[in-house]
Amino acid sequence: MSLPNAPALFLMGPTASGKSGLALALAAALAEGTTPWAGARLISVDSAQVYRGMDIGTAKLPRATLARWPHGLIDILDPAESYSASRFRDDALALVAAARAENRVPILVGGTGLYFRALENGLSELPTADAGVREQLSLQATAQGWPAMHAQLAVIDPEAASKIEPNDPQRILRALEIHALTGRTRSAHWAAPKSAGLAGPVVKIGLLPPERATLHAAIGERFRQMMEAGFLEEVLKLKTRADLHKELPSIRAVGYRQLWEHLSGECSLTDAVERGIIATRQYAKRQITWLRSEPALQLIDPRMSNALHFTLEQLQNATIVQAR
RNA sequence: GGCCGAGUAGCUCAGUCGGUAGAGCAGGGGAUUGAAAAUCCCCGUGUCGGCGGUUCGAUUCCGUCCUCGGCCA
Repeated sequence: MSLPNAPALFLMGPTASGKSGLALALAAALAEGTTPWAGARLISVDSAQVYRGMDIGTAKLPRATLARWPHGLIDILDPAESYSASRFRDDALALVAAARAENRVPILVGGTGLYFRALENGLSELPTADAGVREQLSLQATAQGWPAMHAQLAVIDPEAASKIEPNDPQRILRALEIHALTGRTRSAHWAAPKSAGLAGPVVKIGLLPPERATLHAAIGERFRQMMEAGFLEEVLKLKTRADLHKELPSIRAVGYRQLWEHLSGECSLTDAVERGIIATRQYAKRQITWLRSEPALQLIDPRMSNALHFTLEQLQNATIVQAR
């Protein structure tokens, strides 16, 4: 007789909303032994914190804190490499299973909406990105323009073309890539069954400051703190590497992109900081859009004093429901 | 104090040969299937600096005042 699966906890919210603090408090509370579980396992759901050497700008927890409270899926890649939603799903499923095998609560904390969705619902069976194909398609796009590429897609896969804007390079490229690699259309792949998502109970908590102005103030404040903590030096260190460039997913991250441009002489530092803050606000807005469309999400105010107990209660409830 | 220039959306500015105005950025909403901190879509009423005058009608022309630049004293 095995124990019932520990519920997986999704801790979602925009950047600078206080997710990390709540995650640590929960891990500490679960470690006390007063719950049915033997503690927690923290798993990061963050497309930028996967990169080593990108610490300040991605708002990673301090090294000492991470040593005391290890997080899965932080510092697993070099910035020259690329992660993906698919790899995240695989990695996270394995970590959740490992946590449950120890009767620990997997706490998935982060702000990457697509990763949460890929984990929960699975993904279609699609080919992995292919640098050669992408380069060829990009060259063609440079010569002909994206609307022409979109027209080409409309011939191959009219259904996908109708759902993708003629001006959306990334999705047009991907749809053409899928066809080039498999001979089958994106639509055909999408119509086939998806890979499995996360099984077992899930509790979803969303942290959202009720006033946008509060979030904007926190974002500006935190960006300035990052600058004081040596963010520019961190980017400079990346920039001295010959194998890194501004097209990489890592370097395109919020803040890194803007400081990289400053270091390339494209704008003043003051401008770069200002635009970095703006980019962070816009990123947070997109994250909030994900939150709003998330089913079964319990939204809480980050300033709520009993957020910790509320969340623990939700975990207990999920377990009781499962036991029935 | 004199002369010149500028005052129009949160910001930078365009424009109206007199019929009450529109871009970029910011901001808001949305989409999101191996790059997702990415990529894209939609959203523009504001005493056109104040007060007078001319006019059927003034943000536009005229007068005057205010504010901010610059030059000259």
